[in-house]
Amino acid sequence: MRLSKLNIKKINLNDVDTNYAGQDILMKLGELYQFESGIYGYGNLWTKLERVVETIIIEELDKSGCIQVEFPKLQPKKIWEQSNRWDMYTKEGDIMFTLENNLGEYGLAPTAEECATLFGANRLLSYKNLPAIYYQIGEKFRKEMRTRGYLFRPRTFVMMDAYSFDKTEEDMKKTYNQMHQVYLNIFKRLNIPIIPTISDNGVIGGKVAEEFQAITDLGEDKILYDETQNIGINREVLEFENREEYLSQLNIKDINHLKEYNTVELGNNFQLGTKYSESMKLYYKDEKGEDKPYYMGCYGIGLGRIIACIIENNVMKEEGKIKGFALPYTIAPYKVQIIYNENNKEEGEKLYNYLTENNIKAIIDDRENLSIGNRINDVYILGTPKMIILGNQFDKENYCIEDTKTKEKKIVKIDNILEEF
RNA sequence: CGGAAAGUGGCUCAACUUGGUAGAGCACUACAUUUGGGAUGUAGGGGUUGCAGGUUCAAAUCCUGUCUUUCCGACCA
Repeated sequence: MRLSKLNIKKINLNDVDTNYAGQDILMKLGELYQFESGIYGYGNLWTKLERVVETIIIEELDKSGCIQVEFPKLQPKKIWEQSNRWDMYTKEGDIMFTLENNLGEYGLAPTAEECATLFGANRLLSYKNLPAIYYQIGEKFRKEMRTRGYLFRPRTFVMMDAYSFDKTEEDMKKTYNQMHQVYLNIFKRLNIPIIPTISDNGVIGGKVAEEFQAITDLGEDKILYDETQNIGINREVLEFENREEYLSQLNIKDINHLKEYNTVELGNNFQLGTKYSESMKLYYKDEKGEDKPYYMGCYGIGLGRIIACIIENNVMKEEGKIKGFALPYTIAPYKVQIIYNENNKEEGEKLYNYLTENNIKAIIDDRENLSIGNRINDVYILGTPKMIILGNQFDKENYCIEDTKTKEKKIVKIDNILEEF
């Protein structure tokens, strides 16, 4: 990518919002744009990062046998009436954006249980078709009463949502546990420290559900973490009357030695049981040819929150002042930024072409009339994990690759440069 | 939805208390010098102060209404 084409704005780091520095830098660059409270446009960096995150999620889901599909964002009122959720989402809860025209009434997808159940039941006619898991990645719309923290709680956001279909409650639990493991794999690859947290009602009857809480200073929740079992407890649970019962079922005896973390919820899984199958009257045929309801589960991951979390968790400061951020190498959409001075322009272009031809995603700073120092500092603004500077110290032979975060430098010859990426 | 704060060039803010033709830094444009960790000089462009109404000879400033944004809380598949 050519920096001359990106047209980022010059920014003053002293003006940056210290609470959400990473996202505010992107706002000031013009790489994030707020249309109104909770509604954003995404620039190249965010979009490319989203593709990276998406790819990791898709790979892990596909590996475990999930099937990628896509449901409409514009959902007819009648399917929400079929599950008796229209009033719940438009009146009692007021969660769904709705629109009405001469064709009828619609809701903008806040989630997709209705779509998934209809879609699944249309083809999962027999017990022989089960289990099955469908997932999609796309924009969701919710009338959040209060937006917060830029892309941490907006009104439109990108989410992965998966829906599983099983024959029995036992099978549903197996699928649920399988997805638990898939989620752990995903967050591991994303380099995000995650705490699986059983929801308050998860253990004591009711809906079984768990949250995947990422450790971050900006978190909305406070989680006590039991490392030996790898489970978390939401602080708010401790206020409840049945806390002892809850803790004993989680096999936690002493909460005093558990470490507390600020976290933000990135994923949320639920055992739905037969709720949607029954309410929408959609069934499969069992071995005896009788109608049986599907045991379903649903699983969500917020991509926007993941990206916000990655960016904010990697903000860099120097002497208390915000310097920018540096993305982890494995998830950075652009791996290296090439900087040159006038004398080395040709060498810079050659290097850029060489890396690009070998499928290494690079940024070349081909803007005019900027000092080397300016260009180096812009590496921090864009979060590129490595940089190669072709300045006065460049001898046309030894390329110095610098790690943006650690500032470690490594000298390599052009013949060996591909091995560094 | 309850509570609080803020709206003034692209950004961050000043002027408001005590009404008198809107100012700074950064950014932007041009030229020159600079070019290894956010340079310098000179010249220049850009705002009728969120919107509407009222008071007044005169409103960014006082009054009323309204819209928007942010923060705290409640809510949160």
